[in-house]
Amino acid sequence: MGVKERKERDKAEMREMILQSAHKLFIDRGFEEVSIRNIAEAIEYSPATIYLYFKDKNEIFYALHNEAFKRFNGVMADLATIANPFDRLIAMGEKYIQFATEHPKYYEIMFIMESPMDCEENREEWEEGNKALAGLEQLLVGCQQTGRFVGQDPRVLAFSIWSYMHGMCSLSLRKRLRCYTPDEGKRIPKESFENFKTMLSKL
Amino acid sequence: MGVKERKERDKAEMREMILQSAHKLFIDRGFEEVSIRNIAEAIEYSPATIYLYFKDKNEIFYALHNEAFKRFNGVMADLATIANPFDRLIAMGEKYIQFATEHPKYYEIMFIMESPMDCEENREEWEEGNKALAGLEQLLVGCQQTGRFVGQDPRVLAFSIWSYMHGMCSLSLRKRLRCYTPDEGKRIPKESFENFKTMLSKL
DNA sequence: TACTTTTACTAAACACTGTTCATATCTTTA
DNA sequence: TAAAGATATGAACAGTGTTTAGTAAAAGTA
Repeated sequence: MGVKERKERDKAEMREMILQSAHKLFIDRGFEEVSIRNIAEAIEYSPATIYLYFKDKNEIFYALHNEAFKRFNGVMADLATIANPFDRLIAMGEKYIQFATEHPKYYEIMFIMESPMDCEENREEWEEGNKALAGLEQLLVGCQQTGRFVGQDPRVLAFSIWSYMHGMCSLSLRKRLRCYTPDEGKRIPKESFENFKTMLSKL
Repeated sequence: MGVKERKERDKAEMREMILQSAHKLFIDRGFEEVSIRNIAEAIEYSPATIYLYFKDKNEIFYALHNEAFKRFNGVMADLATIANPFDRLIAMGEKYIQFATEHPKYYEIMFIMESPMDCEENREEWEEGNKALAGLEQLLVGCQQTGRFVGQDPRVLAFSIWSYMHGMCSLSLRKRLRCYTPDEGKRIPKESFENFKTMLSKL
């Protein structure tokens, strides 16, 4: 009796439909600006129905947050073609900035917003987030095998790099670069990143 | 006729009262968790009254955000007693982390939250925020006069340092260090910061 | 003092929000 | 076909930021 199987398929499909609508709305409106009623209206169901598939709003946005990480990891995986580990590291930095600028809403759920992290599922593990970090750490080990970053703890170095990159991106996204003129606001981060790269090459 | 003067004084006092209540509530509840009705109740006035003194909720929290920066700048000013500019820079870094950890709600309105920056007043200038950054830039110029950071643009270096420090603090505050075990979550940032200091000393 | 104007305040409403629950319908099993 | 189970929803709850129409007190003027 394939009834159970079909029901499960239906349930998964419905979840997918909710997620897709939420995703669409979220991308061009942001988290706080998308209500359960908005999502319900988009899928032509009652708001209460959504609670049959998701525990609460946070759970929906935790799912989207995971989805965003998959895209992020996908973009980073594309750089695997770059053979030299250090070149790949630099390219990753550039891609990171590009991702944050081109997909600000993704970046926000991934690294800035509080909500998705308050989700039950996530108390222990941070699936896709871990993958991203592990990828960077792995790459740094690769760099060490070519004689770079000798004597450095790759995990610590990964955190340092992540912190710097995230600092730049989040200050920019959260409009904290208004202390600079528009010109400076472009020049200074650019030069800072250039300096960061040469600094890494000397490390 | 001192009537006008007294009225202005009263108006200022009322603003102060609202701000103080909002501040108190905000510190132990956070931004989204404090409602206009909460503030109104605390000062024993109707919610509508608050709108006679502040344009909207954002304006209240922009004022608080400015207040937070004053405290921040105060803490940093205390370090003026350290004569050597480089030692002062290091001490500032330590104080920065301390401030973020001890006053997370302040740190959030200052550097993470979107809301206070969406305020009218703030479109052009970011008064207290600018002061903080200018202080750091000034200090770096001081460092250069003792032979450090030669050939570096102090504004660019200030941004690099700020980015790294903010990255660390905001990732921690926004619970993105769950990918680490509790032990690692303490060890790795600590070691990262140590490395950062020695790196600066070699720059 | 008496009358008018200005100011300070608020009750009530508007249009929302996330979430819950009793009720109803539709599907599967016995 | 009847009972059982899954699925969907209208309506409500308790809140949100904000606006408006109306009131009462204070200030200005005759």
